[in-house]
Amino acid sequence: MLVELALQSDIPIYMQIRTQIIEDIATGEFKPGEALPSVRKFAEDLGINLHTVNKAYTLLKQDEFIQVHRQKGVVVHPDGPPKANTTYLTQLSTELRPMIVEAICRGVDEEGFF
Amino acid sequence: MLVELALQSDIPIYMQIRTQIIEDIATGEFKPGEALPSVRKFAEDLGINLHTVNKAYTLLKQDEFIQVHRQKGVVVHPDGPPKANTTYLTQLSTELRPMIVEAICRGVDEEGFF
Amino acid sequence: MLVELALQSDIPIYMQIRTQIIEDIATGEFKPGEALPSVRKFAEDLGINLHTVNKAYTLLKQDEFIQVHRQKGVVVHPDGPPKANTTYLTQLSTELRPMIVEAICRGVDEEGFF
Amino acid sequence: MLVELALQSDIPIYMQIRTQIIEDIATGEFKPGEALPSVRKFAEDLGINLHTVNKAYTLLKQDEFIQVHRQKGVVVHPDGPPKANTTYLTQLSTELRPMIVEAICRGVDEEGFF
DNA sequence: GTGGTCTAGACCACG
DNA sequence: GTGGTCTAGACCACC
Repeated sequence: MLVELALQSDIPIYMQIRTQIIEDIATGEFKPGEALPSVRKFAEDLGINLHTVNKAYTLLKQDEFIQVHRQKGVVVHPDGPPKANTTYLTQLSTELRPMIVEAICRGVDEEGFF
Repeated sequence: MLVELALQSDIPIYMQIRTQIIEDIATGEFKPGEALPSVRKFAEDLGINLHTVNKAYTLLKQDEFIQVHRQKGVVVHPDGPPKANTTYLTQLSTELRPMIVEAICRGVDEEGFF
Repeated sequence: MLVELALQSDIPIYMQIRTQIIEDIATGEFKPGEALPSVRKFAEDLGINLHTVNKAYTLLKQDEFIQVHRQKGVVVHPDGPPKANTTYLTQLSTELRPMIVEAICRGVDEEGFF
Repeated sequence: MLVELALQSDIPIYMQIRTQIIEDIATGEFKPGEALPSVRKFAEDLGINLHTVNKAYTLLKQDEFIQVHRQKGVVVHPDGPPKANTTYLTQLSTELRPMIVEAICRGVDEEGFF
């Protein structure tokens, strides 16, 4: 289980959790159908509040990265991660654009991005 | 002068201003040394609070995109936009990484980004 | 016997069972007087907890869709499904109303409902 | 302002709020662009917790019934209520079906629905 | 003053 | 024991 929090970051904790779980799914660390910790256990492990974990799980559930079984707990979505749709691509583009513009403006070349 | 605000956006207004001025500098809309509106006038034009413009200018000054002279007002930095340094690159990478990871995870191919 | 469960659904399993048995009665799949599986066997067939089936049967019995005989087991009510009474109609209306309102609000026309 | 809560209902309070605001929008009680009470004031008026109102607003925002301006507060979406899409219609159908089936089974005729 | 976030603690439905 | 919901109280960013 690989989730590390930067409590002092300005990025909300629930968003950090969401991001890292997506990353773990992307890298295959978490397989489709695999169980995730319960909100209570996860919160305890991370030393944070139950509701914060719950919020991250709720977001992941909305985007169909995970499934929440009310009694059995939380699992990585068995169908794998959701595919990009128009809404997502539009939003991604909107978020990415200012960062790309500033980077180009500051002279970051294409290799610098990766 | 090309700055359009989305008041209902989740992105803070001062950040939108900062972003769009950087974009105007990047596209050559604003040339090095060119004067920008005073805080007061800019705020009035946009119909927003003076402090909000001030905050955007402060950020741009910190990053050396602009210079603020007590008498002459605000000008685009005559040396052109600042070059990327390690701090900036680290931060950019930190912000970009989760977005890239999610995009790949959702099956966005490299052409999709641009 | 036609009952399929969506374990990951937000709808409680006992409610899914209740709903599908009512549907089977409505379509004539289950005839009045016909025997239903015992709680124990049904639970085993579905791979779920015995108490869950029991709860569904209890609800169906309360609404007089089925009869539970200590010896003979569970049968579809010989008089056929219960008629709507005021209590039921009131509750139905209460549940239906917000869904209808939202649907109309979103521009669903009458044909869209069926 | 017309929102009445049934605290003893099994329908979550935040859902009741969501439903009634949609109804007020549908009936024209709330016009597009009109301001809604702040989460704090609304919670106080209703005698409930701030977070419960916030949850209702979050849902309405997700479905684009309302817009949330971080500083200026909450307004009815100026473009009017969102149109039904495939996802919504599928979900509506799934929720409606068991209720319709039971109603027909109980002999409710078409006039009885309205 | 506004909404956003986090914490803490409680009760409930479900299985 | 699980997630869902509600309450209470706090701090922060924004304007």
